[in-house]
Amino acid sequence: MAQAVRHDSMRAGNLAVVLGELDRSGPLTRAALAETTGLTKTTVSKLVGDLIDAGMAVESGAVRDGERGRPGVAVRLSGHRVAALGLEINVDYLAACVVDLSRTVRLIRTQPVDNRAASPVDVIGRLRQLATGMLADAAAQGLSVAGAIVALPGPVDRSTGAVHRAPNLGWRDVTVAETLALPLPVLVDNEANLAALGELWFGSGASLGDFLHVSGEIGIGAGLVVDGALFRGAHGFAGELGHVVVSPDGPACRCGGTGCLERYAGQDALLPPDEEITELVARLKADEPTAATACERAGSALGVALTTAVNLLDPDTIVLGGIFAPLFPWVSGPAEEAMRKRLGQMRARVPALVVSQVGADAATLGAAGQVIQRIIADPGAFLLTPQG
Amino acid sequence: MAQAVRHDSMRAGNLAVVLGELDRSGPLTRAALAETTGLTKTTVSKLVGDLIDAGMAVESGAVRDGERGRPGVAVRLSGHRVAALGLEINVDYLAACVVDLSRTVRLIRTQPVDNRAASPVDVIGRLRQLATGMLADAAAQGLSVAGAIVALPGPVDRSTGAVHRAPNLGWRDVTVAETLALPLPVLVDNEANLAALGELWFGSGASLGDFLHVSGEIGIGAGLVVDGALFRGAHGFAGELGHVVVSPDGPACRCGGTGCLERYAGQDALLPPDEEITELVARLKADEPTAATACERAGSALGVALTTAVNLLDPDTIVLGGIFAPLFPWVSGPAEEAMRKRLGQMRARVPALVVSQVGADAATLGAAGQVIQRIIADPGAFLLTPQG
DNA sequence: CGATTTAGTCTATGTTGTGGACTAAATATC
DNA sequence: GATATTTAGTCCACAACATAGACTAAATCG
Repeated sequence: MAQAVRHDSMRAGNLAVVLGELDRSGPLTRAALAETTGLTKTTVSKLVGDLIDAGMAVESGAVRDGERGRPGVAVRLSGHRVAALGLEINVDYLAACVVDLSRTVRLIRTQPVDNRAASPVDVIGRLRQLATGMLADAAAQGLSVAGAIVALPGPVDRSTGAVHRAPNLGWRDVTVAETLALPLPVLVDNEANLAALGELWFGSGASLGDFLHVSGEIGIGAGLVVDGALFRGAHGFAGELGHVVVSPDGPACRCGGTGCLERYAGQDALLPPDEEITELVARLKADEPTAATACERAGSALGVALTTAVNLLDPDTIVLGGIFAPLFPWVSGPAEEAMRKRLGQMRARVPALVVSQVGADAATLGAAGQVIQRIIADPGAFLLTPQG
Repeated sequence: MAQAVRHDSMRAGNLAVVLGELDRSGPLTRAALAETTGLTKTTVSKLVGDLIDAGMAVESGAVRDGERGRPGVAVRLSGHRVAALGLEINVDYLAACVVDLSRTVRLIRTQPVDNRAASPVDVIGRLRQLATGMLADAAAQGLSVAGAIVALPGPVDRSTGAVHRAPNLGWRDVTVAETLALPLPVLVDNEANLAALGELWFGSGASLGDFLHVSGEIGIGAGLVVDGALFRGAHGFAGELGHVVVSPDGPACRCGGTGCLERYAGQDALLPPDEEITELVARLKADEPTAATACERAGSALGVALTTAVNLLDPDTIVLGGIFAPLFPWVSGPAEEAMRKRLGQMRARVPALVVSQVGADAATLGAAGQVIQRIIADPGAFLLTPQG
């Protein structure tokens, strides 16, 4: 629902419009900003002045675009002061990154740990250590970190910062945000969702328009980005691609159903126990026939599930990430064929399958990027942030 | 993307907030409006005054809620001046309705015609006649009709008002809005989408929260309502439930795929050629076994498709409309069982299946309701509407 | 019947954006 | 090379809107 506009929120809103425009359309002169936003030059000048004072924008040289008239001064988003912390807890590693306002990755660190063997409190304590170190390093670079988001492998309650159930970690009802107790605002979100946003901001996302990001891990999740924002459904559980029914009479799945995509294309279906993805890729490169048929089976099951996803979600492009990124050359063909056969007649264009550009850090980067997104969407709230 | 707020759009925005609040939360005093919107009493009084002058709101008696203090004057949305026209072109009928700002149905008329036998121009001409009559009757009631939306059975281009392909009508690239040439703004939209909105505003929708509305006809479409708005996907083709893959090796479908839901639960799969729905219902009520097994088969296929839809779209409730409404007692059991079996372990709550409250007029009413929605979302644009 | 409480209006005020005049700095034209 | 033209950006008087608090109105409570 729309909020009432008051005098101060009008100003905050316009700051956000200007900053958002700078974010989307790169360096712009004040005059160009005035034209695209519909505000007057006077107003834009005042707003830009405030953003520069807040360290969120800088002037960066004159613009001489060949036309006549006084050249404008380019203004662009600046990352020199404001930054965000992205964190991730996963089955076998912890990760953290610091990203500045211009979405430049300033710091990124991954720490392999077996989190299944440790208690939630120990894992979160270790993450606190990692985060605290990052915050100190960020402060040394003159960055003020405005907030953090933690990526978790399971459905989360974003309002309380708790994860209700993370089967792969063996966690139940862990209040992650509270336990982490960092000296800045901390939110949590689902890993698959954040990976989609990571692709949006740090991969090929910007050029993709609306896309569905498939993150294949032990489970298979998906995140739909429409209009630069995540589609979450009514309870935030949308995009559970792994349990889309591929064949109603297929093998039983741990979810209680039968014939779910996960049973055909999840990590456990593709890899023999204790084999790593890299080993499978090696076998595929060596043209080993059993590996190839396994991928083909997974690919065509994925194609069936994606056909259904396209019918229901209508994405423009489909990005394959997680384990499907290294397997892309072997999986995408059968998947694309299934989709073309089933969708070709109904749609003018079958969504293209592309490979993720981000890799394992997608969720961590997406977490930091989401904080940045919130700052850009409401810079007024951060204008007075103490300079860390 | 957020728009810049200027002085006039601030006012327009606040008018919309007040009117929207009146729409959602029934009659309210100015004081209550001030509290919920966060605006001051002064501002609310001025805005309410403008709305009353525009004929969009009225005072309706004192509110004496037992507490002490001066009683407030209830203000509520008024339908006495502003209204909208909903139109529908379907395979075997035309329909039109006039709905006023308070979403009261003022006029509704259905005209059975075989539109497959006629040319698009003839069909649209006939619709123009129907619409013109409705507009005259509305004017006689003192209503000013602000705009119209036409519901069409196929994917539409909402920006041009054209329908690209309506297979059930045999239409290709018909510029409906332009050809209709009514003396007011005309938009077009997809029938399944509008039916979902019809359920939202004229059925049980208001109490449902987020829901997926399934409209079973010859094809099977679905519309997802999240947060009071339709989810449309990247190109506006989201919700094609009919071509969700139920069984990858199933019978061939006219879409080119195999095992689509439509082949198990579409009208052609449920009814012998030339049988009407009412006849099938009669046979079901007479406990005819072949009819019962047909519905059971359709129901469990629907359950599989809905399981997938729940995994991807995460609705709160599922509303069965179209032919599934009269068949609800025979279809919902098997569908619900399939969903419970497949979703029960993963989700705290399996979405409830409920029957549509609107019936055949859902899309027509949804079309008019959508116009009303646009007026409420931006009353400023309609304040100067000539009083028809 | 007076005190209290709540609704709504009125008036002076403050914040914000506006519009046009103005200065600055480039290219185009002669 | 001087002048006209064009565009960028700032300045200033002004207008639009919401605000805060005083004020009036109309009820209940004691």
